[in-house]
Amino acid sequence: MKPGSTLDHQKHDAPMNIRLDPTATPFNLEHTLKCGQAFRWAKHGDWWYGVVSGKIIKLRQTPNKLQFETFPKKASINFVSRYFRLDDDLSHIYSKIDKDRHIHNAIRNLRGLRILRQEPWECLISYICATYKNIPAIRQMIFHLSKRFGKQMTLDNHDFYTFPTPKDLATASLQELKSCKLGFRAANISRTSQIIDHKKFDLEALENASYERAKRHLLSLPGVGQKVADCVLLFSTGKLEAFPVDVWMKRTMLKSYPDYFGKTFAEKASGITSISPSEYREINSFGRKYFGEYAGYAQEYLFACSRRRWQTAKHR
DNA sequence: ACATCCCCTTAGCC
DNA sequence: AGGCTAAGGGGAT
Repeated sequence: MKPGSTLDHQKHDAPMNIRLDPTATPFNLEHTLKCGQAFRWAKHGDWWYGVVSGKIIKLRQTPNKLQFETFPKKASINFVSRYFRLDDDLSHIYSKIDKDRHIHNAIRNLRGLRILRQEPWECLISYICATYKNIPAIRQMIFHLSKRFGKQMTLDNHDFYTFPTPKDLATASLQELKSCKLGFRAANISRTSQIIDHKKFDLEALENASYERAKRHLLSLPGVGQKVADCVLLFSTGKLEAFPVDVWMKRTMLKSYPDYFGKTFAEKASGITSISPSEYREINSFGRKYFGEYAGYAQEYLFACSRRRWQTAKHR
């Protein structure tokens, strides 16, 4: 086929398909994008829209395929497949983490939810923003940052913005950052961006480092503590054993697994609004030991399930 | 309407 | 070591 021919052009504009066999490749786009791991996806009509690697991705799922288009540049099936971790053997992962009725129930409700492979840089900044914020507010901050510092693109009458580069945020003034409603996080975003921009920290190297080494390294960045480090490791560098613990997870874990924690520790499961460093260590190491090498998947299913219960309870 | 609490926490202080 | 506290501002009640 000659480049530039009519057929070639049509092929370029046609949506691409990834075949999904529900038994061999369980996948649920809705669960994956709504569970709270990524903050920049929105549904317009039947389609989900997001920006990854400077491209708008538009996609929807039918019973046995994932249909997508990307703009302005065409992306490969491999690119989408990698982002959604379609190579993860979910059935195998389920068999490894399905240890009791709590996680069993979460898997039953959220079958097909996949951990994403987000870009480390965007994921890092997103979770520094996430410190002590609720999910709608996090989405707001990231939207403001992208609108202020990213490049605008338009598709189907919706505006999108690329995520700012390390240089964009490293050279922004504190005032400009604060105008994105970052609050006290602005200083951490600024310092961390400068470290990344000046090549004092190699985010790409995390992928090939062990969980422990990668985590220790991440903890050296301003605004990155235990929780943020575990989220970056799980959601962007493929460390599936990472087990982030936030207030939701603390409540969920103490409620579902009280026998594994000290009595006084477990008694005050409700009304929890904070986590001490020792509590983080205790819940995190329990989760990692109990669920094993795919503890991160267990975490995300329990997290999403408990949030979903709360969401539905709220509306009655 | 309006106050108050909460939020996928971190870092600095003691 | 580990407990206490402050830190935007929007969402939820």
